[in-house]
Amino acid sequence: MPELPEVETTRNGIAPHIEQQRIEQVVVRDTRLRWPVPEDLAHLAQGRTVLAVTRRAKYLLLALDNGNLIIHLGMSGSLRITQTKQQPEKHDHIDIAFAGGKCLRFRDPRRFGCLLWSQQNPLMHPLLASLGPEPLDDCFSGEYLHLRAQGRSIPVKTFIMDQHIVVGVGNIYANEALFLTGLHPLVPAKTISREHFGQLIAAIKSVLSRAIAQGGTTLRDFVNEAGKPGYFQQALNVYGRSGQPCKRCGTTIRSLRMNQRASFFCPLCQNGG
DNA sequence: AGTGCGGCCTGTCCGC
DNA sequence: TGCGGACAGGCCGCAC
Repeated sequence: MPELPEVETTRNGIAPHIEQQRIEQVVVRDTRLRWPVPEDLAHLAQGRTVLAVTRRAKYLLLALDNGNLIIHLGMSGSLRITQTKQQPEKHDHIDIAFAGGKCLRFRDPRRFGCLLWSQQNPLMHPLLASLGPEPLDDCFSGEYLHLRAQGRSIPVKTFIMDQHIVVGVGNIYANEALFLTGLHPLVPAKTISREHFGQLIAAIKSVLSRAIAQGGTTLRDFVNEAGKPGYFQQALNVYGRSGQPCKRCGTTIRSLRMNQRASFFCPLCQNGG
């Protein structure tokens, strides 16, 4: 399930293959993603050149010389660099074929992802315009989180997964960051001190950076541009480890459900706020 | 305005 | 061996 490290891994992988390359053909086999793929996508993109591949939150942004593609990988999406002549497989919904035979191939079995066109600055697109700061930016600080948490009674885990507060922190890394900080996931956001938020910020930056360095986390779906999995799952302390001993103190890791999502924590290491 | 939840999807796993 | 149901969850959009 692609979170920020997996999207960044994908960006790092595809950029050198497609930047400054000319799009020869676009093939859309299934338009039924989270939002319909634009009907005129081929007309818009064919013959154009990819100028740059950037990332904002979990969105990949392909700047063409006449507009922008906005891509979200959803839950099960992946982008791979293949040869155009290579036979597409089930769930390979979109091909962007380049001069020279390389192809950017979008696969998404569950179709929670999207591919949209933005004529103007994609950062102004309604989906992106009101997003919170990037977690690895310097402006994302304990002071900022503390300010935003004033009057918020929601659990801290829900708080840091809110894309309007900070982007890119999904379920896996929220669980891991809270473990590293010693915060129970249900602690109300407004009760956490600025100092404790400072530690939480450091944990978020640390876990995201290390996950990027490891090529992301692969639980079932995620593969990089070459079809290879990430390795950070080996470093997970709590996610998916319900019933297993805490790597720090040996206490049995427990889980609970909040907002229809699994939360994992060590009852001893994460004893409150 | 803040909060919580339904819905979108398919593959995998589990119990019968 | 087949089948139904639970589960996985990012995130919009809606209801309260």
